[in-house]
Amino acid sequence: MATGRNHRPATRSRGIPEATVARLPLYLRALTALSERSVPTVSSEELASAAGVNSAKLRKDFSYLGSYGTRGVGYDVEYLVYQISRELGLTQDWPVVIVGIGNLGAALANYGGFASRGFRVAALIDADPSMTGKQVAGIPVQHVDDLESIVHTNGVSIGVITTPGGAAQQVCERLVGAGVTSILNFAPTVLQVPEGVDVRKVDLSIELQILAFHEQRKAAEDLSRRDEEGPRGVAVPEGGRGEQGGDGDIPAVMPA
Amino acid sequence: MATGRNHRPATRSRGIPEATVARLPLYLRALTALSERSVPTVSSEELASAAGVNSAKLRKDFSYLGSYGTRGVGYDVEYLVYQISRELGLTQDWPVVIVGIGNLGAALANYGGFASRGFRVAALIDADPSMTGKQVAGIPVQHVDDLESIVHTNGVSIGVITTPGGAAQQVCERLVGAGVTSILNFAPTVLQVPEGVDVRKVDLSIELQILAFHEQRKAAEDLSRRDEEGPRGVAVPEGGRGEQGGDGDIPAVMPA
DNA sequence: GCACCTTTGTGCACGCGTTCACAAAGGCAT
DNA sequence: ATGCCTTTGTGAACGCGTGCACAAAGGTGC
Repeated sequence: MATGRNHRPATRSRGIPEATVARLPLYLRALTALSERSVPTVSSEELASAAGVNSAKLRKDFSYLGSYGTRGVGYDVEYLVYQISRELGLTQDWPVVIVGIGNLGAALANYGGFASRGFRVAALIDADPSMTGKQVAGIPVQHVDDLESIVHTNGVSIGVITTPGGAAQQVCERLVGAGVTSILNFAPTVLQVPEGVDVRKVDLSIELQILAFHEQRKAAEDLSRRDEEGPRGVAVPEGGRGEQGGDGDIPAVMPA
Repeated sequence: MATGRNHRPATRSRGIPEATVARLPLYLRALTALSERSVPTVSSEELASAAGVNSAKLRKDFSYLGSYGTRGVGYDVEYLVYQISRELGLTQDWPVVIVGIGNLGAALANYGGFASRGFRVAALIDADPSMTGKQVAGIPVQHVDDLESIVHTNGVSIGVITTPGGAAQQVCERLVGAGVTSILNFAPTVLQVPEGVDVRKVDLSIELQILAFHEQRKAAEDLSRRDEEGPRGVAVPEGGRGEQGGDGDIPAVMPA
């Protein structure tokens, strides 16, 4: 399948925008669902709706991959699944190690979505000697002393860190030293990594805090709206900190 | 931007950019660490380094909150901790429900970082009757039939969904119907929610796929570079995209 | 073959976020 | 006080991502 294998000067990099890359897995999931229902083709409008994005954005995203659609018809589901999988590098096998087999590490090891698409948990690693040898999700836990040899013999390039925050940086350095160049970090720590190593972080606490911010804003908005409509009303106790009225919210600059 | 610009309280709450809000928890964590070490003040350069961001960005972020720094000195750690906490709404208590007590749900229930900052697991909910009554992380699991009353009696406005993908949308609708307006979704599903409801998603599989993309790109680059220097190997698979600095800083989730 | 209808692919403009660079502001030494 | 040194706060430029709107392209029916 010659997919536009143009050997043009690579100077003008046909690099796919990061934002697009982040959406490709979303499209892929929606397409896989369609594929399982044996839907042959799909329009940008339908697919965009399923993926929760705007159709123009989806078409632009696909345009970075090439012209895989047929005007007047839409996209061939199977073909698109293949193209996106290939672009994301999912046609090959990615051995992954999970370091830190606590509650979260064990949950990830058991997570089905892991193996579903090219990813394979090659090893579980923990620093606790009493964990060594135990089976989690059918995989034996190995001691962190052997981290380097495990990474090396399995050809691991992607590591998942689910250790406590204090251990994360050290584990990260050992992973990188052993040859890992992509890290998915669940520990509440900002990892310092050398050039060329990709880090993505998943932080529960941060997500909740962002939600709390919006939640607070919504509450404040409701209150002030109610206040506008009926300037009367019982003073809401509010734990001592008045946050909503319109005073003391934006610091520094006090509106008259 | 001179002072005396934002005088209109109407849309004032739109003040803080979303990107800034997403970084505030990061700053807060770094500041908390400094606070525990009794560091009195910190410069934008130091704090930025600790949070893994650029110092100019940090200063601009803080400028949205107000002028809390002292020129020539830096920022007062304790004061900044308080201001950011207040801005994020962490000075109040946020009851949270977790729906779907499988491996992941249980891991989250046990996660310490939860309670650390204003968040409290008010209830665990699962659809499996055999789970009902069991204790997870010291909290009894309740049946999903009682979802609405649980949300109502606890005044829950934030829900965490850790169900299988197939159940997520339905659970989401029930949560929203019961009054939840912020949802943290771990299920591999695009949730459809009405206006006014915030959804943030955390998707393991997507994160890994994004890493795989970059990993593949790095591998292709290495190959083509080696190929340039000494074209003696086998044919390069092609697919090596252009250069693009690794960022490793894109948050794991996207705002809804 | 031709006209019509549908849907893609994209040029363009706009807005947000990032980064640079520097003037203003505060502290400190003299 | 005064001048120097440090660091903040922010105007301005830039780049990326998004969404609109439409021409081009392919299929279909007559």
